[in-house]
Amino acid sequence: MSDVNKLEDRIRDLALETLKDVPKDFIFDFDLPPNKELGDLSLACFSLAKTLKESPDSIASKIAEKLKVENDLIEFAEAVGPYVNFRFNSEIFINAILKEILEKEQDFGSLKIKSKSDKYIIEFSAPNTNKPLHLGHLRNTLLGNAMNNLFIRNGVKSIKLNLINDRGIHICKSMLAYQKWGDNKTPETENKKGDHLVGDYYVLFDQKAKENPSLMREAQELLQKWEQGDQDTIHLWQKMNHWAISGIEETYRRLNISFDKVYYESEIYKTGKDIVLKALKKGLCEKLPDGAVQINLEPYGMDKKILIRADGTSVYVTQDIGLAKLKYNDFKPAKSIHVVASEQDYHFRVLFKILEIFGFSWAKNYEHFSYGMVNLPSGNMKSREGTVIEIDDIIVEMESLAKGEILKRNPNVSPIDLSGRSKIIALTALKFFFLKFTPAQEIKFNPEESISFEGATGPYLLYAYARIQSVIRKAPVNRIDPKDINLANLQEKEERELIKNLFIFQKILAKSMTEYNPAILSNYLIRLAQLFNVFYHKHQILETGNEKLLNSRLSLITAVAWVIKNGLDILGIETLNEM
RNA sequence: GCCCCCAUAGCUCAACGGAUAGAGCAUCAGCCUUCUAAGCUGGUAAUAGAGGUUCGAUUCCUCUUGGGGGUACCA
Repeated sequence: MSDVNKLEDRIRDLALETLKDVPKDFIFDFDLPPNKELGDLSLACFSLAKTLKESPDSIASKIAEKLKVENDLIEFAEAVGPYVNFRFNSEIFINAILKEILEKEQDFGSLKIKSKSDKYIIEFSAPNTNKPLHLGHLRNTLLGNAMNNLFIRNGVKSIKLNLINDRGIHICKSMLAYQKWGDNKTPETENKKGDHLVGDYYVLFDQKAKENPSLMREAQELLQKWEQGDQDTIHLWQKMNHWAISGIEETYRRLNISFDKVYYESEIYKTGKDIVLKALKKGLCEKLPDGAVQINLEPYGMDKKILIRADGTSVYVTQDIGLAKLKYNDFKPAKSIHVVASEQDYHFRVLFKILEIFGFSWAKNYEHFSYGMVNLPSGNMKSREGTVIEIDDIIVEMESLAKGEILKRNPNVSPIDLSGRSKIIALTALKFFFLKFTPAQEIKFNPEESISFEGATGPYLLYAYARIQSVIRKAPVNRIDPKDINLANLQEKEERELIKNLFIFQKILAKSMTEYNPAILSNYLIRLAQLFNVFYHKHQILETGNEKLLNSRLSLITAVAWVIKNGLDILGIETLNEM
C-alpha cells in the first residue's frame, strides 16, 4: 500500500464517519478536478447519493464540512454542487508523492511489485513463416507486450507467449513457388533477410496462380506430402522455415521484443484433432456422411462448424482448441488472453463456446483481446498482393528521417550518437504512434502523415525527459535526497499541477491494465510532459537564487522524469539522456 | 440477407452516465543574448440525423444514414 493510496483512504474514512449506512467496501469516485483552481482532488457524490437516497449536493456539503474540521490532512475543502473539491496539506501531499517516487528512483531496477500467485498468459504476435512481419503484427505485438508489462507492474505474473504458424497451405504456397522458380537462391546469395526472401515467393505464387489455377492443387498436394513426412518436402520446409524464422527473430530484436514461451504449430497441430475425436465419442459433435466432423452451434446463435475435414485434416479452430488445452496443461493460467485483431471476433466466440461445450471448466478464463485493424490510405493490407508495409522497411525509413531531424538541430553530433539516437527516436515515434490509439479503434496509417516527431508523439516524451536530464546534469547537487526536500516551496500552480498528475500515476497504470488499454497510459504521459514543458518554460530551476527551492524543483523534475521513464518502459520504449 | 464494430473541430485522436467536450496536426498571430525552440503562448473550429431512458447523454436503448469486418471443410 503506497502513501499515495493512504491519502485517499483517509479521505474515505473521514467521509464514512460522516455518512451512516454506507458499506465499508463502497468505491468512492475520486478524480482530478477539471480546473486547476478547484483543488488537488475531487470526490463525486452521485453514486453515494444513490446508495443513501439523498441528494448528491447535500452529501457533498456534509463531507466538505467534515473535511474542513480535519485540518492536519486537508488544507481546504469545498462542496461545489455534487462535488467535493479539496486541497491536501502541502507537506503531507507532496511527501506522499515525491518521496515515494524519489525513493523508487534510487532503486530503479527493482520496482516490480511483489507478485500474487495468479499467473496470466498473454499470447500475441503470431507470425506466419511465409512472409515478414508487417504493421498489423506490429500493432498486435506492441499491444501484447505493453499489456504484459502492465500486468507485471500491477503485481500480476504474466507470461508472454507466441505461436509461430509454421505449417499449412499458406506455407506450402511459398514452398511450391520456390521449388519451381527459386533457382537455389538463398538469403546469402541475394543478400536479403530470410523472411523477405520467403515472402517474395509467397507473392510470386499468388501472381502465378492467377494465370494457372492448377498451382493451388499442387500446393495442396505438397501439404499432403508434408503431413506424410516426405523427405524432400520436409527438407525444403525446414530450410525455408529456418530462413523465415531467423528473419522474424531479427525483427523482434530490432523491436526489442522477447517471449517467455514459443509454440510451433507444426509441433502441436494434432492435439486439437484428438480432443475433437474424444468429444465425438461423447456425442458432443456429429459425423457427416462424408466423414467430416461437425459441431452444431445453432442453439447458441451461431452457425454449424466443421472441426475435422473429410480427409481427416483439422481446421484453424481445431488447432486453437488444441493449443488452448496445451496452454492449460503447461501453465494453469488464471487468465489467458489472445491478442488478435477484430476480424477474428467471431472465430473466438466459436472457439470459446466449443471449449465450453466440451466441458473444459478453465475455458471461462480465456479471453480474446480484440483490437482494430491497421489500414493504409489505399485500403487493407494484403501480404499476398504485396500491399503491405513491412516492419523492417518502416524502421529503416524512420531511422533515416530521425537522422535528418537530429542533424537539422545538431550538425556536429558524433556519428556514434547520431546512429544510437536515431535508432531510439525512430522506434519511439513508431511504437508510440501505435500505442496512443484506443485498441478498439482502427488505425489509418498514412506513411507521409502518421509518423511525426512533433506534437503528441513519442519523441515529445523523449524530449521532455532529455531536457530534465540536461538540467539535472547541470545542477550543483548530483543527488537528490528525499529527506532534504523543502515541501512548502512548491506553491506555483504549475508545480501543483505536476504534483497532482504524478499523484494519479498508479491509478493510470491500474486503469490501463483493467481496461486493456495502454493508450490511457500513453495519453497520460503526453499530458504530464505538456505540464512539465509549461512549468519549464515559465519557471527557472537552476537560477532561482534559493537553495531550498532549487532542491525542491530538482526533486520535482526528477519525479517527472521517473514517471516518464517508467511509463515508456511499460510501453516498451527506451529513453535518451540527450537528444 | 444475417451478425459484430465504428461515426466528436478541415485532418488524426481524447473524454468511469457528471463540473466550461480536451489534445495534436494544419492554419493565423507571437516567443530563442536566459536550464535543449523536437518547445511555449494566443486565435479560428466539433458530438452524423431522428426519437427514447435519466436529475443529467459524446457515453445507454431504438430506428435512419454512412464506413469497416465477419458470416469457409482459409489461417
